[in-house]
Order: sequence, then C-alpha cells, then structure tokens
Amino acid sequence: MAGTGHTSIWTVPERPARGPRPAYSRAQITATAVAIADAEGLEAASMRRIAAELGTGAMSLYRYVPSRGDLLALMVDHVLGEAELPERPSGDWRADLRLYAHHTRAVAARHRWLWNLNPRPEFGPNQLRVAEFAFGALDIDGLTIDDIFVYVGMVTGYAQNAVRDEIGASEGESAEERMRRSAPYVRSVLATGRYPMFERIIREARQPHMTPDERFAYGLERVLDGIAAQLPDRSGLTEAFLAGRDAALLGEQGRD
Amino acid sequence: MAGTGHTSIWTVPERPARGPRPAYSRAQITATAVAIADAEGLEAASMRRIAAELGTGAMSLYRYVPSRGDLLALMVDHVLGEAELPERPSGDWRADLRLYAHHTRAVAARHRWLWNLNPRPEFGPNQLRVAEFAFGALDIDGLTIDDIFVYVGMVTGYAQNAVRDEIGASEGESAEERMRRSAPYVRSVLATGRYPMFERIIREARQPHMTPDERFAYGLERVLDGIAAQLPDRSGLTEAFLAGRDAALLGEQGRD
DNA sequence: CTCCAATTGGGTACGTCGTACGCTTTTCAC
DNA sequence: GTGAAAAGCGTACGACGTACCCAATTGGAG
Repeated sequence: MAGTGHTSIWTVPERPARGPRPAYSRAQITATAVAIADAEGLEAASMRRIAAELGTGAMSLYRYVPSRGDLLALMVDHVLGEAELPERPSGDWRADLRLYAHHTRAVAARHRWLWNLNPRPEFGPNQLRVAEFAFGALDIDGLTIDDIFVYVGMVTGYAQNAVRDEIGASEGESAEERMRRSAPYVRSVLATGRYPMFERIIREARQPHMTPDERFAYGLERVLDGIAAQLPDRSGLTEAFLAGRDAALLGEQGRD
Repeated sequence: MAGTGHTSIWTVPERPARGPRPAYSRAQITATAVAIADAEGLEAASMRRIAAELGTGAMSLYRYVPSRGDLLALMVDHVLGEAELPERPSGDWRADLRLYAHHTRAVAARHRWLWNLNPRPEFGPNQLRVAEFAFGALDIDGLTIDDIFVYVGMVTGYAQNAVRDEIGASEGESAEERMRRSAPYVRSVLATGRYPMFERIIREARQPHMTPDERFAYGLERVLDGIAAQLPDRSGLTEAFLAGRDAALLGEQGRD
C-alpha cells in the first residue's frame, strides 16, 4: 500500500495486478470495523482486534488500508451508504430535506461513534451521493449555489447538533437515573441564582411531554420554516406559518 | 483524587485540607494542556508531555485530575471561558445571538481540537455562562423554553457546522495547493456526470468572491432571518427581508 | 513541642496501541 | 521455468493511560 503522500483514501486503488489473490477486501475490513465500533465503541476497533475478528494478523490489514486514519474515513463513508434516500430529489424540497435530516440523524444514532469522527469532509462516494441529494433538493430557480450551501448547512448543523445532544443525554444509564445522580450538582448550580435560563430549562423541562423523535421533528420543522420564509417564492411554507405568523405581520403593518 | 464514581469532574473538589501544599493547580495543568494542544494537536497533549512541560512526572498529574478524560473536559470549559460575552443579554436578541455565534466560531477556530471533543455537554461553569447568555437572548414574551431551545440549537448547529467546514478546508496546505492536489480526484468524480450539484459547487465556487468571515456572517444572517420570521412579533427582521421577500407575499395577497 | 495520619511527588511497571521492517509463500507475465 | 511483485503476518519499537508503591512533607491533636 502506498503509505503516505495521498490526498485521500479514495485515490488509492484497492489492489494492483500481480501477486496472489487477496484473502480479504476493504469493504469486508470496513464492515468488520464498523460492527466492532457499533458494539463496543470506537476505541475497541483497534487494528489487532479487527484482524482477530477476521482470523488474521494485525499487519495484514495494512495490505488493504494505508493507516487506521484511512480506515476510519472508510468507516464513515460506509455507514453513510446506509442512506435510504431516493436516487434523485422529488421536486418537493421540504419533503426531501426532511428525508435528508432524518437520514443524517438515523445514521448517527445507529453508529454512536460517528460524531467523534464525522468532521472533515472526505468526499467519499456515499458522502457525495447524500450531499448531491440534499443540494439537489434546493435546486430551485432564483437560488444561487451559495444560498443552497447555507440552507443545507442549516439542516446539517441542526441535525448533527440535535443528535449529539440526544447521544450525550442518553449515555450510560437512563435519563432518570442520570438526573437523580447529577441532582446535587444541578442543585448547587441553581442555588447560585445566577442561571435563570438554566433554571427554566430544569423546571419547564420538555423531556416529559416529548419523545426524542417528536422533539427532533418539531425543531426540524422550525428550521425548514426558516428556510421557506426566505425562498423566492416562499414555497413549502406550512399553513400554520402563513396563517398565524404572517397575520401578525400584516396587522402590524396596517397599524403602522 | 477520587478516581471513579463521580458524575463529572465538576463535583470533584480541587484539593482537601491536610498534607503538603500542592505544587500545581488544575487551572495551571489545564492551561498547559491547552497550549500544547493548540500548538501541536490534541494527541500531543499526553499526560507525560504535559507533565514534562511543567517539569514534573506524569503520575503527579493524577493528584489533580482523575483521568485524562476529565482533563479534556476541563480543557473544553477552559477555552469556553475566553468568551468576550457581556454579563447579560442586551435586549436586542439578534445582536446577542450574533455575538454568541461569532464567539462559538472564534473559540473553535483558535482551538482546532475542540470539534473533536466538543460533544457531550458537561455543564462546566463557563459552558453554563455561555449557554445562559444565548438562551437569555431569546427570553422573549410568548416564546416557550422549548422554542428557545430549538432556535439556539439552530445557531449553535450552524456555527459548529460552518467552523468545521472551515477547519476541514484549511487543513494542511493552502486552499489553492489542496485544490490543485485533489484536482485529479475531483475531475474523476465530475467525469461520471452523476453529480450535477457537485459540479455547480466546483464551477460556481464562492471561495473567490467571499472571505471565510464574510461567508460565515452571510450564512448567519440567513439563520437569524429564519428565526426572526418565526418570532411572535417578528422583531429583528432585516429591512432587506421585509422589503424584498415580504413584498412578494404581500403582492400575492393583493397589496397595492 | 512531638507525633501521626493525611497528602503530595513521582518512579516503576503493565497492558494496550499504531505501525516499520523483513521474512516466507503465492501468483502472474514472459 | 523463472523472476518480480504482491500477500500474509510475526516480531519489535516507541508511544500511550494509569495502577501501584514508597519516600518526603505537612497540619492538627496531644
């Protein structure tokens, strides 16, 4: 394997011409690594461990992958391939972005190590396919590619931020258990009286009356409303938004 | 030091009563670790390295910090303390959220290891202070705490997503150099013809006519517009938004 | 004051990690 | 058939986090 000097793993060919048939494949190694990381966390997916799972020696993996870092990039793109996204956008941008957001969340939830890694865009084939779908959803007359960038970024950012919070909140024991155990610290924070908004969060907690799914969906619609309000033709705005919010605006401008 | 069994580092007291005066402090160790991570990356900030920088042995650090994981949490909160945020929101929610977003970006840019770590909310004092400011900015009549959560999450998500892209784009060599080096791969992707939006991104690139600062600011205003459009009183909407976008709506509904 | 329990500094050591190197075995091009 | 290229993989090196230990230091009780 080339070792160093390549731009990204995607420019390194899987295998050359001469020599014995390889016993494994990148896809197989990647899938094994993902399975271990899913079950026992990212740090459990060491080269030795992956190799053991495959019944071989650690160093054999380096015939397929230049380094562990590259394997991680392969893992990211591998799970992005689980997208149940249509081949092309439907024409209903709102429905398509909703699909994109839910897919982003679903993948991150299924592979909780992803947020540790996600960052740097590696432009793997599956990442390209997903991005193509999201950007294509907003391929609307009058929208520049820069605007599309911003709006897709809003959805991506929302989804990742939300799923990160969900994972953080559900780490280790149950939410109830966690709340009980951190109660003394929370109480001590509240006792300072310097965090009124934190106090509102604790007191008016949303957990009781919303499931994570509902919470995510609700926030997502607010993001989509925010985008819709700025589209040239305002397509995709919810009835509620037009009826409720714009009524206020019209009334206000009448008064002025 | 307690070792295990604590909810978070913030519940572990810095030091007890009896015994010799400690030669160092958590703050000092944390600052040293941050300095190393800033200069040479997160993985360079090993326990041995930090200790060496302080002129002591690796194991001495464990008198101050239960584990490296806890030290990382301390580092996160430490840099969050660089916030140049006012003590309390000004009453202009848009200006305040803008401040919050720029602060989030500035911190992440100054400490490029943050996005590797940021995730799980640890509720450190500085994180609480920053969150208090952001949430307080939207403490507006008619907004539930759940709505505030969503809107602050939109801004946080946007800022983190944007800064992550910026860091990813500027890693290693210059943008020009990187573009030239990855050109073959990009060309091969374009050659498939299956990624029209990716093609638009490459061709209509925004890089030439916008600095990262401008790009961030522009996208941020779009996010804030999206929030403004949904507030009960629509306060904080830009002139441009009202004049340009709403004109379309009003015209539709039969104005003038 | 003396004395002891608590606490600090830090050396040594263990089990892990990623991976450089080099050997043997297998395969294909000629 | 023969040689070069590639695969499989054992060994080894220099990191890592940290458990354990012990000597040196200190403050409070008597």
